[in-house]
Amino acid sequence: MADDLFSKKGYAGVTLREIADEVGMRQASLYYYVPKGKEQLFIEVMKRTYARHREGLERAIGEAGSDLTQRLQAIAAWLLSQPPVDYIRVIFSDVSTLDPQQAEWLVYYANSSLVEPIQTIIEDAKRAGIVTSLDAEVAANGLIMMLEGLHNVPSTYTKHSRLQLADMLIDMVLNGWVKR
Amino acid sequence: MADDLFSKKGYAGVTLREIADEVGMRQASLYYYVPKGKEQLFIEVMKRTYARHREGLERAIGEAGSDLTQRLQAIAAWLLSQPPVDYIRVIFSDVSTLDPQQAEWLVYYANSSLVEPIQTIIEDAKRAGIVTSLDAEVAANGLIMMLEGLHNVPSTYTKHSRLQLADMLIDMVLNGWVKR
DNA sequence: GTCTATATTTCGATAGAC
DNA sequence: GTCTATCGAAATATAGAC
Repeated sequence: MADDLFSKKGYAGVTLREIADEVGMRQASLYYYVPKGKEQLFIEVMKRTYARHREGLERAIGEAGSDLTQRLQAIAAWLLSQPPVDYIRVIFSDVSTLDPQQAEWLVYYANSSLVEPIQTIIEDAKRAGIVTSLDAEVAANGLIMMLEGLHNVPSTYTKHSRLQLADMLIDMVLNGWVKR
Repeated sequence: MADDLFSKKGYAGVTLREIADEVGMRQASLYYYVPKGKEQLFIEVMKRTYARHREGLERAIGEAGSDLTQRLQAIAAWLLSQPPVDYIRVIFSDVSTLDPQQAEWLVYYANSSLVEPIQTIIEDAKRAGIVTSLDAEVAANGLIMMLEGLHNVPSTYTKHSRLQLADMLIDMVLNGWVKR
């Protein structure tokens, strides 16, 4: 899929030929579906990607039951099962020709699709008296950053799988580093 | 600086002309300093970047005294004062023409420059009995991922500054989300 | 709808004057 | 050392046949 290419190699790193090859088309044929070219294709791919993430996250959380730890592990499993989203970087830094207004909208869309579902379950846990009073949005963002960062860990580089690493990170975040 | 460009826009996203402009040169003049072209320039820029990070991290830690929280805050301040490193992504995903052996070496160099200084202070804290038994390498990586992710938060997007966000994340990581 | 062919632009790299 | 000039390759985009 094209989103895989974009998130792996960045906007500038992907050519329309690569994408066309992947779909089994010629490069020029893409312009039938995306008359305005590469940039339009990128935007639509990102929109689809974020929509898929919201869906996937909410489904994963729903299937995980009501336990916070299990919910976070389900979130991690989902994020690791998908190509890295690199959630804002790509939008802001890579596509310099992108219309600023559209860039801002994409950022908002990315945030609501990825952060909100996680933020919600943290607020649930706060309301249930399970977690301390913390900023749920900041917490959700932090978690996403950590988990997305796992995509950058070469699988040969550690003795643990990415999912094991995710579980360790979740445990750290829930219980804290500090001994008491 | 060129490292700013590379870390912001990725290898493919940066042109030699941009870099030359920034240095106040013509594109062709770069070949006097980097006869082997863009790839050589990239590698040398990354090496310098990582070396600067090791230095900066160790200095920040040293100046912060022995308190763990203050040390972590100093680390955050340093990382946020620098352009995002995007620590492994750039190397693995962007430069497809890069010699695999050199890529692997760069990854190792990045790891030892960024992770090791932080890993060390976590192990110090473990030895001092301050933090629980956790995997210091995983913890250090997780912290870096969270803090580096802050570069992606548009400053207009939150009511807190990046440094405040960093302090909140550090507090969360140290004390944990879970109430007890 | 998808193709071939090609125009246009951009980029990395080289040659040679100064 | 830095420049101008330019080449060749690659990428985006367009035109038009089928």
